[in-house]
Amino acid sequence: MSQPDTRQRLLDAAERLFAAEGFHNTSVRAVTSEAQANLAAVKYHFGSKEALLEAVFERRLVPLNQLRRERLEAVRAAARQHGGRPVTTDVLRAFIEPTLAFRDHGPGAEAFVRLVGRAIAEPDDTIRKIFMQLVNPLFILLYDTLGEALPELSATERFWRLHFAIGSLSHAMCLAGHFQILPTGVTSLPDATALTAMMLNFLTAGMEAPCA
Amino acid sequence: MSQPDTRQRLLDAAERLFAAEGFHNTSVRAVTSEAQANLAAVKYHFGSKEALLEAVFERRLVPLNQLRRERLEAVRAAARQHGGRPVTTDVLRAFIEPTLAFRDHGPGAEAFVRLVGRAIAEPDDTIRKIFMQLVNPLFILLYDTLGEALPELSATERFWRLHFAIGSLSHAMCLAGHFQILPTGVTSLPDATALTAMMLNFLTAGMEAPCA
DNA sequence: GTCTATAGATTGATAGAC
DNA sequence: GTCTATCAATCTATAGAC
Repeated sequence: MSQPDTRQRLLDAAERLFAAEGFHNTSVRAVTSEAQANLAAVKYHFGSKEALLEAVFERRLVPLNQLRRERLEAVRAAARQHGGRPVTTDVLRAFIEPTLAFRDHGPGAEAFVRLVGRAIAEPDDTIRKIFMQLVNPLFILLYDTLGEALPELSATERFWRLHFAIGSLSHAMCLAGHFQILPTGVTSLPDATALTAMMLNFLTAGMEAPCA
Repeated sequence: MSQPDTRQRLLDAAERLFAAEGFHNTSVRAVTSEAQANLAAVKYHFGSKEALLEAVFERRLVPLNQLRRERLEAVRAAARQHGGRPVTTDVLRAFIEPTLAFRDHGPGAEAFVRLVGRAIAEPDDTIRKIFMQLVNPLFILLYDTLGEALPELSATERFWRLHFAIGSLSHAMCLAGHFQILPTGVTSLPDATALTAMMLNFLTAGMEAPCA
């Protein structure tokens, strides 16, 4: 029974399990078992458990990063064309909207969003390097574009405000659809559009706050 | 050589290693080795590896939580006394200032701050339960107090804005003194006071932003 | 309280048949 | 490409001497 796409099934299973249980807490056996593949399949298709993680990140992060890059560049280009600065909220939206909307890209994408949210806080250096190498260029582009939108902000302020924003985003990504208790009055979980709107509202005000 | 405080040394070593490498990526052997204690010491003093983690959290979180609770209650009491509402930035400061200042409470405290920042994004349910059970009551108090400061905010908005703020805080806690590259112009890492000021500035503006 | 020794299970990796 | 079988290392937990 030559399965057409063992590789895909391994990626799907790894994505789900790494997000739900953590990388070090997930065994290769658990992944191959969930993927209904043989234990040796990970070695054959990827080479090692770490290389599997890298492939999990790459599969979704490469297209997502390209989209975010295009949108950031579009905001820059539009600003240059009318001879002004980019608007802060447009810069943030260019980055955040595709990120949060990503969980609607198929069933595994939601797990991936959570996986990424957690990778940012990952203690293990090896794992964080695999991840950071994929997202760092985009963070730098975002940092630079924010500098064009907010030139009066010092580099230090801009740097930390960007990290505050990344923290909010990654925390929301971890939480997505993953709640234990909601306080009374909080009726339902917002969809990606509503969450994006709330977040942009919040972060734009923080970014544009006057310095102390 | 009857060491006076093997228990303390185990807590210190575990705190450092769990923060630096992650819980599942740290073996009991690594902890006892760093603490210069015997492998069986963890079993004797704590019972299990998980119970050790719980003790690591408790040792610092119980006094820190008491401090944060007192400060939040003081802000509430002061507002009631002059018959007005609490001021948003005071509420946030009551929670954030002791949290960020905590890394100056001795040498291991910095590792602990990072450990807590990461526990919030922890995938493993068992670990997160150990942690959440210690901090959830405080989150609820913060949520309620923010409601007194910002009564015009819907429960849903307040809930998510609080999570945005917690995300910023936990991300900054992970990063504390832990940087790979700084962009040009960002000269030095801020101390706890300066970081607190920047964060309060950012989060207060976000919290008080008008709704869309 | 500290130690040695080890049980008992699980891990990632891989050789080699098919 | 898929499978079985297994290696070598590691893990947590624990019994029992001192």
